[in-house]
Amino acid sequence: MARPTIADIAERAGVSKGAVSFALNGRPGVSEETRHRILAVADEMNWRPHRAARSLGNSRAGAVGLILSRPARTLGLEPFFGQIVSGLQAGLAEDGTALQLLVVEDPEAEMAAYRTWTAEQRVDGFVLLDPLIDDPRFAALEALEVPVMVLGGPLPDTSLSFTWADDSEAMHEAVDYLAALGHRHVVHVAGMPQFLHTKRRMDVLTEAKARHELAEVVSIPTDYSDSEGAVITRRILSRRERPTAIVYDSDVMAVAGLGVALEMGVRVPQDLSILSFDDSLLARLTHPSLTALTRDTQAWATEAARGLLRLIADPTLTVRHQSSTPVLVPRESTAPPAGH
Amino acid sequence: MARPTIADIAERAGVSKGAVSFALNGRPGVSEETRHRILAVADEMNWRPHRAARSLGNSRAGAVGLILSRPARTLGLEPFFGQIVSGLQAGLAEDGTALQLLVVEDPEAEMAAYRTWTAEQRVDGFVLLDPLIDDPRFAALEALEVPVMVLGGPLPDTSLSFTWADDSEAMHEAVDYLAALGHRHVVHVAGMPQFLHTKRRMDVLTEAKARHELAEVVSIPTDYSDSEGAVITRRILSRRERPTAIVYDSDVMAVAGLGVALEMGVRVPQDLSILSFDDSLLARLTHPSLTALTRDTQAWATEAARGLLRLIADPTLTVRHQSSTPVLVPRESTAPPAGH
DNA sequence: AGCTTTTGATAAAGCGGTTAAGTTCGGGCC
DNA sequence: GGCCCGAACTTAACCGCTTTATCAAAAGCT
Repeated sequence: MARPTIADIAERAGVSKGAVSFALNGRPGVSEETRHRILAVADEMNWRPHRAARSLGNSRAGAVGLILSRPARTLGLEPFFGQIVSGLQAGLAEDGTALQLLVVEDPEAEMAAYRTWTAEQRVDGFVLLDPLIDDPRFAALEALEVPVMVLGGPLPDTSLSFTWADDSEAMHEAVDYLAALGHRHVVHVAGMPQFLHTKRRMDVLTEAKARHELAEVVSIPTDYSDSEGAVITRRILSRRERPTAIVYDSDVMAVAGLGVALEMGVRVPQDLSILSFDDSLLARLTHPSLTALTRDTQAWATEAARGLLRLIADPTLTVRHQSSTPVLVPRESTAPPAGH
Repeated sequence: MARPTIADIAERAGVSKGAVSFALNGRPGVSEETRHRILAVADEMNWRPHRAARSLGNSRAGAVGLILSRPARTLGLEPFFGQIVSGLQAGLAEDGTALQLLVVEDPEAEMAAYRTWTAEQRVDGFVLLDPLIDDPRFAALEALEVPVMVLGGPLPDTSLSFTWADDSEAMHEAVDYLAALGHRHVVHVAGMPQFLHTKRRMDVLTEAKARHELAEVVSIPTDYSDSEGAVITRRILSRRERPTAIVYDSDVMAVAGLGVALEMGVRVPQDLSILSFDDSLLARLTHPSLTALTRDTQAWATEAARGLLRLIADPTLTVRHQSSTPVLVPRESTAPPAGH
């Protein structure tokens, strides 16, 4: 037989479709005995619910969407995405919910996709990455009245749910560490300034300057690419007054920066300390290996996925979850500055 | 109004539901004039088809599945996955088809997922990665009679479709290049031996030995991890007779190997040439940068996605597509051996 | 004019489930 | 014994869209 349906089961078990549905979904309305009989028949016929049919009935798509507007190429470059995706996936799988992925070229297409997927009931909710300052997506998604979980935050001015890690705290940790080593000239090669977490990190740095009586503290925004990381590093190291430490907002940039330092004969960590705000295999494979702020990105995403599922089950909820703060892992790329 | 349905449109346009369906799907049965009127109304009401309802009717899920059985962590490590995913996604998007992703822990779970998703009509087809020698998945998927596109091949003993790149040819290119530089002792740090492409590469090496009168040629299988790459490299470089060149099956291993070489004071490329069979940002960021066999993984995946869509449209088809052969990109990690 | 086609549209039957609204029936209670 | 109630099922409507069968009217043909 081609796919058995509940009608087939009903016939074989000598009951009605309704009874079968009750039995299969574990709801009252059938005796334990009948339930067992039905389940046995269903199992024997190797029955599986038809997703579309089920969705039509209870208006649950059984999937959530992740829409990224980044040049597609960067997906392969940033280890971050892979971890997020597999983490989300792990959380959703607990519920049998699927993850639908879409990569688009620009923010307009991203917004359009939110609208389309919602209208088509293709997904039950969305995961949002990289919240921006005054993010236009928030209002749009609130208007769509669809469950959304933002990875990042905290987001004071929105009703959307989010799970966040304390970037400020992590940045403090990084700066405190460098200051304790004796560094007074620190440059921060930041990410894109419109990102909420970038801004947060930059703010901490400014504040830290006063606190630690640092001589120099600059944040330089970039597009996160390895090439900009390299260019900026070259520029920084070409100045008369070199900083003694550089903090990079991503490990890709940190590795690129390390390359530039080597190329220019700047010894790491003797002449220059390098600290990456992102940890991944990359940071461990280089020589010297990179001191980094590490966190369990995957677990974070899994937590977010669970939150989203709760949200879908009860849309009146607002989930605000703080995950663990990134932790500094000292490796070979940091040391006291020369002459300290 | 909540979601408009075709019934709403029908009412507003003063026609029947059937007419609306015909008009919206561009099929005969309505006059051009009525069609336009209906389309205008649909547009005005901002109508979108309900995916589940449509799927129920025509039994198309509008999604394809990608199921990976790898420890979830590696997803974040291997740039390969990100590129595959975004490439597939790009190809599928042309058709409005979604990509559903599942990461499972073991091959059994993978097989189970194929069965479940097929039974649930959750997807219209699958993309398969990393074909194995005597891959048990092939028979299972053939039995399920579901469209499948394998990324890799060629696969002589199956009716499944595939798109492949000529790994043998690429390996030839690599070995020829090293031989031309004067290398006679070459070690191949391979991937998992059960992978079809690993075997193919190993075979080429054996054959090349005779052709180029190489003194030594060994393939050492690994699990693709950076740690095994490092361990194996350390072992190789500790031997009395060191090879003058190592070919790594992945850039992650190559970078790890490079690290070991540096740590042991083996200069690259003066004392040791390193060649990676995989190219990515990683290979370019290291110092020295890695000579690698490069290919457009993303385009490959996009091509595969298109093939799968054709296959779904016409299941009698078998698509066998060869994509471009990886090309050798010389960088800083290869040179003639010392004393040549 | 009388007949067959073609065209443009409708009504209704699914697709495979869920679920609100009955229907039976056995048992407890007065 | 009559009445009421809850448990166990059944019926049938419904979710939103597709598709087939049907039909009336217009068009084409001899």
